[in-house]
Amino acid sequence: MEKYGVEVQEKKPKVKETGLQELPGTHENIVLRFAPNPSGPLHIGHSRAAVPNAEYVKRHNGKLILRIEDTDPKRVFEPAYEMIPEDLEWLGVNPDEIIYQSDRFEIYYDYARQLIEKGAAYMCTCDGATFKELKDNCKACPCRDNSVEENLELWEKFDTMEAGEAVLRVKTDINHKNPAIRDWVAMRLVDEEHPRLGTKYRIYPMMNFSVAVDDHLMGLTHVLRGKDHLANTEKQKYLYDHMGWEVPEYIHYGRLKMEDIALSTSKAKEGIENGIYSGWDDPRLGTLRAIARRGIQPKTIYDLIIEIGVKMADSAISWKKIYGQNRNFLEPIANRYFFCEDPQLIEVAGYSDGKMDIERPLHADHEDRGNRHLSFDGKAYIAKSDINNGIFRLMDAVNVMVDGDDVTYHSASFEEARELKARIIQWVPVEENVNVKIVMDDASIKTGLGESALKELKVGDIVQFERVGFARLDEITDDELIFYFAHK
RNA sequence: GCUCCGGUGGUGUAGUCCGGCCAAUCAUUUCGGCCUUUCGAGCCGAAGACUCGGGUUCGAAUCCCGGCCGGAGCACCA
Repeated sequence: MEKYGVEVQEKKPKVKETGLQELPGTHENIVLRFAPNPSGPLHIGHSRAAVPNAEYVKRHNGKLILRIEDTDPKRVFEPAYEMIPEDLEWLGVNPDEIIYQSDRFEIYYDYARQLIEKGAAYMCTCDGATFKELKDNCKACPCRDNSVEENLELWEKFDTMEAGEAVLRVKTDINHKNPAIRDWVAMRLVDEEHPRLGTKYRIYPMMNFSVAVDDHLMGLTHVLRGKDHLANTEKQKYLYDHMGWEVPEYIHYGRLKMEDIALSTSKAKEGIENGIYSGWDDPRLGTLRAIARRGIQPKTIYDLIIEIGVKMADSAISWKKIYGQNRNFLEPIANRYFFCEDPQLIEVAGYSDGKMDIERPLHADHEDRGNRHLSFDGKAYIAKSDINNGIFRLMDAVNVMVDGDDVTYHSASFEEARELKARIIQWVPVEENVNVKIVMDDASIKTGLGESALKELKVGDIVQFERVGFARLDEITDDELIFYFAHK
């Protein structure tokens, strides 16, 4: 086209690395945050919030703040302070800074006072039901007309009141069409011991207040949050207006539904206390630590969340998708071994070739990893479910004919097995083997024998038991290896 | 009930802003085939979707209106 002197106009660039949409607003010096409530370890649902924040920060070289929102002592589970950073590290999310809202009460008090002085907030001594009745009918409560002086006076006395006697409200629009937005609560009294603060404070900020103050003070350029916060965003904007602050970009994403596991943190906690679950990493739970224990790779989760992106539509994650993606990561790293569930001893009648020494590669595509050694001398263990009438090949050893309880020698060569379309099954030597347990994803346990080469594994290694599936070595005891099952 | 938000194959996405290059992308899934050795891995191939009805337009997944379906919020929780 150039020779005609025509400028070829490129279509709008369609370079998109992943499903993550480009961040609106500035890309310079962005500051994002992940702000969990420390009520337990991180759940797969938390990754929906943590991962996009981390990814944007990575792409734009910004700053990521981990802000622990522990302003409701009833909902703080103390070990979560430790667990959350651990879980994030596993996920590959590395905050630049950790902030605890419980360290910042004096700051919140300061801004609360400023709001009162501006006439933008008032002390409300109505009881909840009365206020709701008025609010639902677009009526201001009498306290709304208190003078600044009166409010200040009440604010000073706040600490001496009974819990429930008064709250601090932020003025919005009493005629707002959504009743939820009208004059929301900023501060309330709480008589509950806080794990980090003890009983030092009684005046507690509400989430909407502390979040808005912190987002501003920490210089957040963008706030990513679930669409369940849509109304909260609107509430918080009133606070920004009162204070004359610049509003960050808000991005709301849809709900993440997880197939099968609908377990909330509180349900999980209850189950653990009742002994239904073995702990926060019980394979039935959707916590990141449970997923990790099963050998699901952090990158599987990370990539999946990026793919889902930050759009408003809800999405449902299926285990099939997770397993399928994870298999792609595990396949090259997992070495192959034989495992026989519910092992049955078979003696091959008519076998007379003496002891066979067999070598099999640890991974067919990676010969450099070396071989495992198995020996066969006419006896072996095979999985109970593999005992069916017909001709079978004990993988890499011999072909046998099974008829009821009788197992007889048929032939030796693989070619013959192929010709006969004999099914190839795994087996374990009688002399050399190891007890293996596999904890399945429903917490049931498969018990059996594995080949002795498994003894060289370390905790954390992920293997594939041929025709069984991928599993992660979780524990080595005196007489057995305990694996956690990942997937087929 | 009120307020708000969504709806592309079984699932997750791309495309929607700025209508034509979309008989719609990629992944997973399912099915089939292949493989001197996993009938459950791997490799190859195939299948499968624009919620519905109107409207605007030469032309609609894309814009407008309505229906249907789904979700969220309506706390002195976060």
